[in-house]
Amino acid sequence: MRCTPRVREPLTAVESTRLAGMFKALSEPVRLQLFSVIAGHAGGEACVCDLAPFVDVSQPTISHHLKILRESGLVSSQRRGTWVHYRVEPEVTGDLLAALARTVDVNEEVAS
Amino acid sequence: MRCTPRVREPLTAVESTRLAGMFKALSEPVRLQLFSVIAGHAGGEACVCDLAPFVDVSQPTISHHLKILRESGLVSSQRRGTWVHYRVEPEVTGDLLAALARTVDVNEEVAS
DNA sequence: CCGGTGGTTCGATGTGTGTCAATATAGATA
DNA sequence: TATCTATATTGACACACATCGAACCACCGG
Repeated sequence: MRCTPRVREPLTAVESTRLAGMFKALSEPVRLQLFSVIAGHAGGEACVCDLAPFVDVSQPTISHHLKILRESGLVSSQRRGTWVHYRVEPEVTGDLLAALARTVDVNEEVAS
Repeated sequence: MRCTPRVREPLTAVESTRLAGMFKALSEPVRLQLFSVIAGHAGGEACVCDLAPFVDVSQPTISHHLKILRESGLVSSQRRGTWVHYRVEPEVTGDLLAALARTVDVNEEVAS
């Protein structure tokens, strides 16, 4: 009962699960904003005290969201003396970007 | 108490909310897979009967996920006779891709 | 070994979400 | 109208999640 021809293999269940995990990390406004603040700092790196002014939630909540970003692999953290620095992981974010582009870019062919 | 210089303006709360809504639509493995199946069909379009074989959930659950994808703006639907066709929205998906690339690509400068 | 500051973890609470069975709607066909 | 197929909606349930205050841990300066 197939209505339209398939042009490209869809994501497998395993791939979908992995990518969806990253999208989920970015699916919360506070978290996405924290991520963009980190990415917007020199070297893609910022300490927690730099993040707090940008979001309107309590400090434990910030820490909670940072943990989720960390567990998604999109950022990593490192303690340097008193402060903890968070840094975007270029390889992982690049993977996500590439996968999304690959999934979507069939439309470019159509648009041409 | 700023530790690192800021290089680019982060997303505003409003932008974050809008983008996070789209990431949320893609943050569920079944939903992401449905999206990739739609995008992988000719013209970025597929009918529901084409999607069902790819995911292992009940028909109401598929319908539920398609509704969420539709409400996110990433896809639209159109009834043609007996079947309902879902189609990716190139402008919206392009926006999402561009926003993610813009947020992340500070790392390219670092990598160079 | 203090006291203070930066961050994290814990516990509790209200809200959101994925899933299915049952039911409903919309179009085709007879 | 009656019926069949394709999809959507509803209702219920279990589980996940965002949030906060309180308690806790790690480092630093006396």
